[in-house]
Amino acid sequence: MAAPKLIKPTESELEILQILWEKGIATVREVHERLAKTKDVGYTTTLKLMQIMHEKGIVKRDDSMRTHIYQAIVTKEKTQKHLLNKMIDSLFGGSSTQLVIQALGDDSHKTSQEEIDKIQALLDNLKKQ
Amino acid sequence: MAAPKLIKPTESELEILQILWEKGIATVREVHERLAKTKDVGYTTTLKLMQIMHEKGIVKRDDSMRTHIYQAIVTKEKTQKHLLNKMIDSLFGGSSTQLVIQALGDDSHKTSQEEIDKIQALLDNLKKQ
DNA sequence: CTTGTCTTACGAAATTAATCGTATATTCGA
DNA sequence: TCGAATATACGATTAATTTCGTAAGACAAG
Repeated sequence: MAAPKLIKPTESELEILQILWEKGIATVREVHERLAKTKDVGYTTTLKLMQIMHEKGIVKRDDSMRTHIYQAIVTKEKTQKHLLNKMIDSLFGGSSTQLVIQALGDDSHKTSQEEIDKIQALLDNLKKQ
Repeated sequence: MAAPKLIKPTESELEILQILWEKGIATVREVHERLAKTKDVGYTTTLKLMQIMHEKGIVKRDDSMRTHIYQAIVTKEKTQKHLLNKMIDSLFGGSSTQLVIQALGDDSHKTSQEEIDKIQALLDNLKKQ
């Protein structure tokens, strides 16, 4: 049952959430097929994880049919924000700017021209306050 | 001994690394005193963790004296970059821009005027390439 | 109906992380 | 010198996470 207050998905749970966020709804089988592409894991492992996530209130499910249908309860945005904040506090001394600088200066995820424009627009907006 | 290849500090190890990064070098006692300010934990727990970090090659130590002196091997920047990349890939679909937007738009870590300027300067620089 | 396949449920093993008690050694001050 | 305080080492326990084997029920094809 569900008290989705504190969002602290484990690493494996996060992998499953990814898939659920993308698909919207999915069966265990579908999630597992996807996971199995990049990971060597058994079906019942995926099943168990999703059952645990259900107990924790991270996902909900429609079990009116034999094959249950799962859906994320926590939103991608909330989870991103939550984990980002944790990282800012624990690794960047509370300074989101430091994090931004690291992220922008990173070679392995290069930033395109239009993305830069997008961020600049956002900054201009922040400035106007 | 030490192969500091894959940096994946646990949560507790990260707390200790914070302190080591700040202090440069420190004894177990010093690290523990600091930890104990915000956390209820026993001395030997801190000791054990730092010993494990030593085995893993995350920290080095001078044990020529009775009281060993510890120092981080992995740098703060490398660790930040590594964990940031992991987060970008696992949570932001590989888009550092998405992460930046989330970080800047976050209320709990507000961005000051001069910080905005700093980021804008950085962006201008990126643009020139 | 019977058999093979797919489903969930359940429990427990395996793994990793975190905690601390106790033993032993060293140091320092009374 | 002797005892208290402090240090490391080590092992054991607990807790959280991940893994999977097995059972039992549903379903579909023959």
